[in-house]
Amino acid sequence: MVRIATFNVNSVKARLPNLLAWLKAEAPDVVLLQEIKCVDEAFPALEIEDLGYQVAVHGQKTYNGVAILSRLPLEDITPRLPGATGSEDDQPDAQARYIEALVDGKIRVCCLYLPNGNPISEDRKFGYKLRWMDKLVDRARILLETEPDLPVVIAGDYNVCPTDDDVYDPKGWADDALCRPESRQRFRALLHMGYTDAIRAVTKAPGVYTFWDYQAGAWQKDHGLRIDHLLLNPAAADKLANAGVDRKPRGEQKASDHTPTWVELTLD
DNA sequence: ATGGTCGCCGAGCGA
Repeated sequence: MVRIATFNVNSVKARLPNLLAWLKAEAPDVVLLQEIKCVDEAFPALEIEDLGYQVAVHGQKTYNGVAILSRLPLEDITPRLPGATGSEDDQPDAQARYIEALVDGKIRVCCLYLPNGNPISEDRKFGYKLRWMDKLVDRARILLETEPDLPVVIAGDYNVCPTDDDVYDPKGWADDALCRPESRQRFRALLHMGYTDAIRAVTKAPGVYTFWDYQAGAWQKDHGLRIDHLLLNPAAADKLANAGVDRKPRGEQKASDHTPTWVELTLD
């Protein structure tokens, strides 16, 4: 059994005590982190390695930044979205939002932090998000075509609520970039080409959330959104044993505004 | 309630 979790930590330095406590308590085999908000050199690798994890980081100053933690060997590490360009600031790979790696030679994991996209009136925000999603769809298709028998997990903070069941107030959020049809259409493109939304494969219940804003008592009122997702290619979906959201970290002191989401695959 | 709350870093942006 291999357990893979995704967790937007909203600064790995500010969240280090919470992250270390959660790693000790849950000991997932692989953890995909988003919004580490630091350069590679500032990533607290020693503390995490002490818990038995190997670390692959794609950092950036102040904003964004992603990382993969693994108790199993990592190889084939690619700290960018393959196929995307990044020389200009408006190009999909200009920001540190993607890293992928092969775990123990048997699972490819892709860790992403998709652009938020608000406000939808600004092309440098919403247009950037949609172009970034187009590049992700391209990459997802290439992975299906080139290694269909290798389990692949594409997970992270998608900044997309796939349906109104994933939003506490669908009418209030209808014109937000997280809920717009253009964002949802691109998310569905991933499902239509053969990827499985792991949470939706184990429950059809509405109101499963992974993010609660810091403002206005959103956590206390359960005013949440489901925007952190684990998508499985058919080879991985065949091995799906369970999936869920771990709400406990969101209730701790100094919590991130996101909480971990996980999947278990029956692989040796 | 024309704000609210965090984290970046030391003003205002991003979420």
